[in-house]
Amino acid sequence: MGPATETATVVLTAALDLLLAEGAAALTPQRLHAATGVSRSTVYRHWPSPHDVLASLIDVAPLGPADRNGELAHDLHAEVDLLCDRLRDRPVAALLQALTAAAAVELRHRYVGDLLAPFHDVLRAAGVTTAQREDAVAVIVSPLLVDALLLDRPTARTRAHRAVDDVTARI
Amino acid sequence: MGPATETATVVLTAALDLLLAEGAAALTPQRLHAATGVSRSTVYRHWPSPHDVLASLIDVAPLGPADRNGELAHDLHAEVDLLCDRLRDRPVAALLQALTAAAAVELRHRYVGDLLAPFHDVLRAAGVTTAQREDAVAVIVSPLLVDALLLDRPTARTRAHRAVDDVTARI
DNA sequence: TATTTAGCGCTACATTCCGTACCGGAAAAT
DNA sequence: ATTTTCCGGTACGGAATGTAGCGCTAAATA
Repeated sequence: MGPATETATVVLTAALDLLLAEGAAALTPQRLHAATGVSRSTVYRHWPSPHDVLASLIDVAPLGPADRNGELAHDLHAEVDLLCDRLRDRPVAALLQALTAAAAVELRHRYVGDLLAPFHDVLRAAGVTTAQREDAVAVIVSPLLVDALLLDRPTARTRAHRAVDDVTARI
Repeated sequence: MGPATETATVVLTAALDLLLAEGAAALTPQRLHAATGVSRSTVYRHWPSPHDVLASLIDVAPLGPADRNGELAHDLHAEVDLLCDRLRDRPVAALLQALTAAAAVELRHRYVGDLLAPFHDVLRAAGVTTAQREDAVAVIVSPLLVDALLLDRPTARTRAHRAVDDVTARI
């Protein structure tokens, strides 16, 4: 699903720069053309709508799971660390912010789902019930997302680790 | 700080409709003119940049505190209920989503701060230390915000109330 | 009552971007 | 050798932008 040709990668890296510097509104064919020298026609051919650019940006950096060893507490801590690293990396936070536009509902749900999936996996593998899983993921992950998206401050890593301890102690 | 004249209220109510229906990108002078009949020049006079429209929308519906009685648990529960009601009300959720564009950092911080302020007030009045306050607010409020703006699902009211119980028991 | 001021509508203008279509060349695959 | 794929260039009508200027009306002021 990655970029098939060379020009696609050129445009997408420029798109990421634009996204970081000026937000999703800057991801326009004209701007991408001006930033890369790639012809405007070509930009349209690859991404007929600005929506498609965001979709491609998501595909470029897929989200794999962390290193796990099967123990619930360890695996949750590992996932927390990985998520914090990703959110500290501006691209992931910027993508989340960009997807928080009313227009991009489907993409947003997909991306957020991918971010949360590892936590659900770990908890499910530990035999935690669905309801408890929802609560646990909400308590652990939500503050991290709010920090990154709304408050633009470094994610509260230690707080999230405390939340993991609380959750595992309760189960 | 509200609208000084009649036409301002007309435009702002139309702006809110547009925001709900199509997102912040629809808050353009042309659209506001087409939706209200108010002259395009007038729209520019009132709000030279789209940014200013969002700022006015925030001012129109200020956020007051809930009914409190001085008891920590009661007041927190009251604030949770009020916040859930506001997030269920589409305008507040839509405004939050709109402000989560990279361009509107200052406005976003102000608005989120206003949303969180009542919780901080209640906890501070109860003599909770700053560090504990941050944790408490994060645990209680973050899941509500994530539900409203990333997952587009009704806010998990009962979960938030459980979080309040946990927090108050711990203090 | 006369006069200033504030607010709004209308028109015009240059500029920019949009989305689409079409053509031609170069390079790679067949 | 020939087809296919990918890209750049140009052109086009349409729409929105941001700015400027003019005139009207109603309200505040003298």
